[in-house]
Amino acid sequence: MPPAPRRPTIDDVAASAGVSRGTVSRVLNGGRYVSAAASAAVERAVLETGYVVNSSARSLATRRSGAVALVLAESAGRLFEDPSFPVLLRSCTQALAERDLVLMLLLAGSPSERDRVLRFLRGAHVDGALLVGVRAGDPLLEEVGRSGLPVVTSGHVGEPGGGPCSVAADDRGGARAAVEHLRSRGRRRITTVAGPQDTSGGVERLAGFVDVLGPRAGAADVVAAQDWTHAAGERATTELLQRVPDLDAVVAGSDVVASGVLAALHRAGRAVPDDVAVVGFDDAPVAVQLDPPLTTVRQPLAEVGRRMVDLLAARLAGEDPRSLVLPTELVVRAST
Amino acid sequence: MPPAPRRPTIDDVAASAGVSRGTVSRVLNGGRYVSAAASAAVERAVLETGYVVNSSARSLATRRSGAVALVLAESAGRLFEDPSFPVLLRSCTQALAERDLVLMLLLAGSPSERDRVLRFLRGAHVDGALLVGVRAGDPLLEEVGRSGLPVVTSGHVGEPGGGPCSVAADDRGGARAAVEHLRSRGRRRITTVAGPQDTSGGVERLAGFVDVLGPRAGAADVVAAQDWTHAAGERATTELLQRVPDLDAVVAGSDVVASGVLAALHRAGRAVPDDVAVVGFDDAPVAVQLDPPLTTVRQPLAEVGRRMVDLLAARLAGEDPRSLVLPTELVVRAST
DNA sequence: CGACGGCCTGGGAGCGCTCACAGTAGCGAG
DNA sequence: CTCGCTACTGTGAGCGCTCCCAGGCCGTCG
Repeated sequence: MPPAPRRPTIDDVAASAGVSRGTVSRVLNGGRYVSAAASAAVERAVLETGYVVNSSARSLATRRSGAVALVLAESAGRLFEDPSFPVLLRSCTQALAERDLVLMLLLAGSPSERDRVLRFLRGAHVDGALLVGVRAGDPLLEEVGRSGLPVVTSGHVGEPGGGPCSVAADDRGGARAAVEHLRSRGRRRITTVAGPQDTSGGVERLAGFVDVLGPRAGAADVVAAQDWTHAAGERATTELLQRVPDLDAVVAGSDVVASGVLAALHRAGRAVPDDVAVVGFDDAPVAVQLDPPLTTVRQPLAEVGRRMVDLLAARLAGEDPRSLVLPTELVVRAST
Repeated sequence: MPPAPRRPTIDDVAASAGVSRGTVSRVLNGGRYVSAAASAAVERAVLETGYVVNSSARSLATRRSGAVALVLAESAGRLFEDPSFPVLLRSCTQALAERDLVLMLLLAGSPSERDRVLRFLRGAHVDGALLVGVRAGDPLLEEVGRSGLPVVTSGHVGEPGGGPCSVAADDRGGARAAVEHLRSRGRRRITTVAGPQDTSGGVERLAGFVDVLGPRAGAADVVAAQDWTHAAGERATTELLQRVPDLDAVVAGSDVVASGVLAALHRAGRAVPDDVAVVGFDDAPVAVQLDPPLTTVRQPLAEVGRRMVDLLAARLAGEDPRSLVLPTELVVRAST
């Protein structure tokens, strides 16, 4: 192997361009106070030498890394099975790329992972953090906050006004819309297979359900799925059917849960939507593929990601933006 | 705001522990040649000052970043819709974390994204790269290679032996097993809705199909889906049914495609498996949720991710490991 | 004609760390 | 008693960049 051709440094470029290090740096960083001649010479030298700035050196000098952490607080399994997650991940990554930031993915499910993440965040690896899957009151929230890093979370955390900066979809309002839609369709015995109650989405959507039907609904008509999965939805529905044999509508905690609801209803010989109407949540790809295609509450997931990045960028710029709640939208299909 | 309490540096720790910078550094890095007393004093001082090493400074000095890029070469949409992707992403992230490496996610779908990625890889941000979704002959492959960075790819790229280090599942063998299974079940008119032919998986799986049925199969019995989606599978199946009305088996390019195949067959009034047997590919979560539950070829996706990291770690350690092909496994369910 | 201010440039001083090297102490062997 | 060896410690010299300041050059104004 040849003796590892040393990567060109800024001094090599300076020498090749016949200017000083300082001038090269100025050109590289949007150069104010640089003559056209010097600028051109540097551009040429950069091309000629194949120079690329060394990010570590730059970070050390500027105390900026150009990277942002995406911290996944929920247990890894749960988040990675959720069809929403890829959408969020993608929109965050793209929005960051547009700002010339890069995304570092960190898992913070287990306690040991959380320790690692915390240490990592304190190590000046990243300029800020995006938190996904934290629940209100999660100690991670405070611990990350104590690192002094700008943070933006997704979902509903803390009371409005206080707490960290966050972006959420209007889960509660969406659930209300779903129930009202079912009522307007003449449904009388409306039930719900809610999402897991240790997630902010699960709680908020159930709250919207109760908003419309009153707390009395909590008694028999509510079953919470253990997970955001098909299997959990199916299991919960079976239980629900035993408790409320005369139900004529089910609000599912998510589309994936709804797919389990449909399966259980099918097995129980109930026709959808003739005997039972079903509403999902998310408008995941699976919604249109189900039989019948699913009425659902669309979440603007891509926009959540984009806005999270917007807010984080604002915080990096020293501003103090307000948390956001984005509207959801009922999409009516054949299941209601 | 208080005057930003300067983060403690290694010198602060040294002063607090009453030793020199060098000794602190030695303790921090697994310290050979450090007395127990000094070691203890440093540990204490680290705790007391709340010191965390500054990664930029360390990277600058060591020329190691502790980060690895995960480059997504396929157009972002395609990859993010694929249920396999989260599994791969998760296993890579976890495996990297176990080695104290962190994952940076980079999108390289569009040409401009590719440029950004290449510049990034040359900028000493990362110690190595994992490439996902590249096709054989993709120029990105060579360009990344030219950056001099250790690289491991997923899927089949280049000829065995040559080319970059890669980890792939035995797509071709799996497809052969699927066809032979259908034959052993007495199916006579076996067709395929292959995956998109501009992906390595799509090509390999079709090749396995042809291996068993002979090149003659290429004529009428093969339709390639435009994408790895439900909709594309449905469309392709409709076309296939027109061309081969008497088909009695379909090998789908993936489970998601198979879900489209099932939908189209259902709509055409064909019973599964009585009239037509269907085999999927991947053993994605959706496979068991379909009606009927899908016979499929399981891909050891989590292991692919883990092995990719293993190989990359080996390359980082200066070794030159061989590419890997992991076995696939037929999972028989009710659709055949 | 000198003072002044706007452009532009060069170079020193860090950023916080690791690494190589020089140097000290302690101890057994010769 | 000296030598040499091992165990440990401190220090200087970077790693490659940005920031800041001093200074040169020019044109303009009093």
